[in-house]
Amino acid sequence: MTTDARTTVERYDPTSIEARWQERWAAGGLHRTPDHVEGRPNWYALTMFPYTSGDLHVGHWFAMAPSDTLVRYRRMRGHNVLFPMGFDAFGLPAENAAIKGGLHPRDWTDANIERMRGQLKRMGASFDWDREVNTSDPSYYRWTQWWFAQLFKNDLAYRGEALVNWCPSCNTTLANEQVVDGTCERCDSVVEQRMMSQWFFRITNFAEELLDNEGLDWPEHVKTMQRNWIGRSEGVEVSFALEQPTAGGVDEVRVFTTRPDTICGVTFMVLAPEHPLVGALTTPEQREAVESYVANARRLTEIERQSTEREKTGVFTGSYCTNRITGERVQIWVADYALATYGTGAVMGVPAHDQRDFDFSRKYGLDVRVVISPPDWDGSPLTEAYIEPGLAVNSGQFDGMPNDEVKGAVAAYLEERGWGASKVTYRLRDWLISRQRYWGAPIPIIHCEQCGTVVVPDDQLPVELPYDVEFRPTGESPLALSEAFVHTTCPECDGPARRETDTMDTFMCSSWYFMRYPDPHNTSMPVSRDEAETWLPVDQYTGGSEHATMHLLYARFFYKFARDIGLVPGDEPFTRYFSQGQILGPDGRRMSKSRGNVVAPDDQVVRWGADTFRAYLMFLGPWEQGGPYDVDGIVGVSRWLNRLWTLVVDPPTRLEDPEGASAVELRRAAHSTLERVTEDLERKRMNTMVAALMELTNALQRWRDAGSVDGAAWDEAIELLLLMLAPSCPHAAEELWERTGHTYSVHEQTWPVFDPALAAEDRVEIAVQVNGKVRERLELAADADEATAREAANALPRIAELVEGHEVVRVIYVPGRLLNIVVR
RNA sequence: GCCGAAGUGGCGGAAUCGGCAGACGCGGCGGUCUCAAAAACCGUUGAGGGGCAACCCUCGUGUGGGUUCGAGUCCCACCUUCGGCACCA
Repeated sequence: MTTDARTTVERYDPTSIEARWQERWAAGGLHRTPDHVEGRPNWYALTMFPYTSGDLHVGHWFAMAPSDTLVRYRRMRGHNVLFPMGFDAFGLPAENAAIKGGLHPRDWTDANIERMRGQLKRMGASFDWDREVNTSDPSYYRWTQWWFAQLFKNDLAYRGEALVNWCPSCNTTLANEQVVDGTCERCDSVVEQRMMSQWFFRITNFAEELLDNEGLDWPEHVKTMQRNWIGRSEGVEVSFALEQPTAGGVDEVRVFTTRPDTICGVTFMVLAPEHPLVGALTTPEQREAVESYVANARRLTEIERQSTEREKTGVFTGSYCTNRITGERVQIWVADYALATYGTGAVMGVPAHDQRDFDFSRKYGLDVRVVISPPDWDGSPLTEAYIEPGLAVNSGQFDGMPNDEVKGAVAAYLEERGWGASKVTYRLRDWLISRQRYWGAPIPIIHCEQCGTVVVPDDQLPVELPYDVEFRPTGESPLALSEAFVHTTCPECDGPARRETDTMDTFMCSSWYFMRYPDPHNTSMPVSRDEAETWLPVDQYTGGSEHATMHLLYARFFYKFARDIGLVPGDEPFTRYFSQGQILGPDGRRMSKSRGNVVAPDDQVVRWGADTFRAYLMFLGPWEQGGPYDVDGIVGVSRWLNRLWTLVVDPPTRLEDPEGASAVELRRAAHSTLERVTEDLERKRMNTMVAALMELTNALQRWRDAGSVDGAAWDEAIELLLLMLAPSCPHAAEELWERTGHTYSVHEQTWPVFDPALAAEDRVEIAVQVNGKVRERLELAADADEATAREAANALPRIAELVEGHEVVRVIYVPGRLLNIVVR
């Protein structure tokens, strides 16, 4: 051992190494991405941009460090990789900071971006900063407004009514997040639901196409979540005649049902509390009860209302309608388990064949009429709803038919008479994009008394956010208080007009940002067709699983629309998608300041270095799962890089090996590691990739300490190790690459190819089992056949003893794995 | 509640196809070096039991069943935790 000598060897000092290389890479423009490089196919790798909350947290690094590693690997595999970064900069927290801390959202956001950009640079990620986007910059949101205008011109934007959370004391709308247990987080007042006129996008026009995600190389569970979110249902929309037409002349109630086969079993009708007919159908005697019920329902969230555990409640309106098929009179109730946002906002109550309806009928003493017969049913009352298939009964002309056939027959019957029609309904709702807030992109609409609703012409974009605004809560967007902003002239008639004062949902900004990176400085289009063809669609998108439905559906919707207006190629924005897990605090819970379990990434970088921190985040566990961040575990990665460093700067004393065994073993170790690491990178298994590098380091260290190794094999192994290290620990790899006499830069090298012949083991150990229990181990040639294995096993005394006196019924041989002798 | 995912040593995790459970690391224990400590390095470490010992036996992948020569892996039922549920992003 040469421990003493080694203590004098230069120690690994990540801080100085990392700063030096980051400077050199930036100065040389190593990460600038040209549109085309001869012989290198383009690859667009994108990781979700951060919201400008103030500080980069460990979760951001958990997304970006592995992404950067894969990008560097892909470059070494010969691709010209676009790997951009930007900032999702509009949103509620900036406005909250303004109200609470007196900082203007613009200043708060800009300062945060400045800090976060610095933090991102310190992690050594190879972003092309020349393409940075900032969604709150007029040069960006000008195009967000352009998208709105395009959607408007294509009849995909419309105005409609929707409920918002309303705090009567603050006199303002509230985000769901600001409502805590039904009260305002600021003043504790009870939050109301208020109907407001808002802008929507017709994303439901694209429901069918969004549903078709079969061909995407995405995780199956994400595709499943999206399909379930869209929630396609086939059924029938059917009208029930009102006994008394309303004062407004409405004479029917429409319901959507997926079970038209049970229509003869309808014993009541349920309207959602927000259903437009509730007021008109409520009789004077019932008015008080209904109004108080509706007021109460507005305090509940949809999640609470949809709970099947909760006791069903409702109130009779006093009105009746007629089931046209049976001619029967049916009570109309209001109940909060009917949702205004799904179907028609009204449902038919069939207690015999729907559990919710069954529970409801029990509570309020409503009839239960069986119309699908359970097997061997004797006509006795049901104890729960029967939802399985069966034959129709009590259904007049449909009696005796299997219920599946009744569905079609009822639909046809209704259609013939004009009482209803087959219909496909989606759970997906149109996208509400209006926000009564300041810090967002203004909706580019002008309201003119003469011309009505007029979209701002492209050449007048952007509609800029005024800096000088008050945040007095008035119930309108703070923009409404800015006279200079509101008063304008109509682009069509030049008459006086008012600007729309709502801003857009920040999801809009993030629905198209990936189309901007290919052409970030274009002033005449969000992206030119040429640049779109060059880079789109994104080859690999990576982001948190919390975005699996909303953001990814919105982005897909935007892309399909972009295709329809001829902006981009293909049908889908993200060819591949990777859903990374969430990093938790050391206590296994979500990191939050109030829990005091936040780990500051900057502290980790200062203490251990960016390479160590990057590698540790990958080593922690599977990338797609995330998990707790254990502050103590990082020392293992630090020790590893230290040992690796020492291995290179203090190589074996004798680079010769007369017997030659070390050459074979070293090459086998290096090439089998290369095989594993390559495979792991291809499959994004970052944790086992790091483990494989550790194992190779440990093996090399054993050889080094043995004192004498084959020089050529050693050099080859070190070279391979550094090339494999380059994607995950770019600074250390670059430094050691230089120190081993190679030319700049390790990141411009070609990924090595492993030699299967060198990697292969020639002898393997297999398990010898008797009746499935391992009793012995056996070393065999890797290509040994079953007869050889059986013979060798029988020669083992323990095996012979266990088999002795028993009949061998079966022998299973799995080459390279095991031999199982089954005896009786 | 609904949709999706995950449960493996003291801890994070590994185990392409159903084939030796616990790779790699943290922590612990023992040791080297040191006046001492830290750092570094070496050895050891699933639980229980047996043996002077080399070793051997039993149990063990959230719970309960099942399929199979063989189950962490497949099937059925359940429990717990996490993500999302449309104005946090």
